[in-house]
Amino acid sequence: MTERGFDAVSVDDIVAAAGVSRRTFFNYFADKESVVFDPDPDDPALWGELLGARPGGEPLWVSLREVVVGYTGACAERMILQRRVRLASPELAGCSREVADRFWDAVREWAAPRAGVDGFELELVVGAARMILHASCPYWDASAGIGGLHSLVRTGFDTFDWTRHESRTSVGS
Amino acid sequence: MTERGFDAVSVDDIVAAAGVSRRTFFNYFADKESVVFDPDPDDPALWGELLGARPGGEPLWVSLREVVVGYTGACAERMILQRRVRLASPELAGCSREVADRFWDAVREWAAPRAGVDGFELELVVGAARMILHASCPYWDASAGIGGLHSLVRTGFDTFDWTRHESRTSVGS
DNA sequence: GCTCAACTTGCACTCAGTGCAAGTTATGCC
DNA sequence: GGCATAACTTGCACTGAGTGCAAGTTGAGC
Repeated sequence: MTERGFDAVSVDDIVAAAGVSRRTFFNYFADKESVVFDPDPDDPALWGELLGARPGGEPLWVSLREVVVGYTGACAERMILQRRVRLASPELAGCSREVADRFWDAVREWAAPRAGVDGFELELVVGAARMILHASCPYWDASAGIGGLHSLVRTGFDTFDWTRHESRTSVGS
Repeated sequence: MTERGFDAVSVDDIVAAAGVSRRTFFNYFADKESVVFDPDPDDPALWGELLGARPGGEPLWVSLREVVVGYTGACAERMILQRRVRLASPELAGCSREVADRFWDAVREWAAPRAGVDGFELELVVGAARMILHASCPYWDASAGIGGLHSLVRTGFDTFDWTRHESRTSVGS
């Protein structure tokens, strides 16, 4: 797929290479996209770990930054593969959205009771974090390793610096 | 589609209702999604107008806010239709992404020479504006008109208030 | 009435994806 | 070993999206 493009590789090609039947393929993957973009089954556990590791008093914005860094660090290999496929087939741009949605749902769920922000404001903060990761990806030179992505993400978080808002919106202390 | 869901309406249904052949349908629409999500052919002109109307010295963040408000105001009818289809068929969540991409490309292109920010920072600011609109939509009660969306968008822009950054990054004055 | 271009259509085809029923394999129990 | 059962695999037939091609239709201009 990285060589020929996503469309030029049919499901028949895949099952022939894998030595299984067409039907078996669809027992395991909902569609062709899933081969590349399906989540690791123990992703949710990883997210839980990352979120659970944040210390109690940490500002939300810092937690979000560290969770994004940790997330990309742990999924680096898959991200690079997906990046290669997407580079060859730009029409797949929106493809891992669903997985990402689930990740950010988990983040929102975790953040809501901690941050004391209402629905829409929470949507905005978490949305900003997501946007920073999203904006960083095209500027990341993947061949130089995941560190480059991390520093872009940190720059992004510094640029918006939600922490200032937190002091006026947090309810805890 | 808003009643039965997107998948339950086949292209055959559409062409039967429209009184044209299947083949003719595909001469005008690249795929079934296009029926609902294709851009208006004179959208780019509208964008150009909105962007061109911004006064010279206006802070970028304010311009972006007003452009988003103007954009949603002009496309209210289509947005409401798309919202209804999406509500019935959530799997289409990422569907108008391509059109939106073109809009935000235009915004970036317009903003770059004005704002004096580099690629990544521009990506972040414009990405933030886009995220604010995106975050506002699910909280918008469409039945109450477009005004509700506008006030959510304004709240979003106030929440991040990029203007403060502008003073330290702008090159013009 | 003729010509040419634009548009429409039917047909045959490829590929994705699904439901069903039958076949195969593995497991555990007597 | 023999057997019941569940899990997995497969083939088959089908629907629906989307495309290439070649033929037919329409309409405007001369």
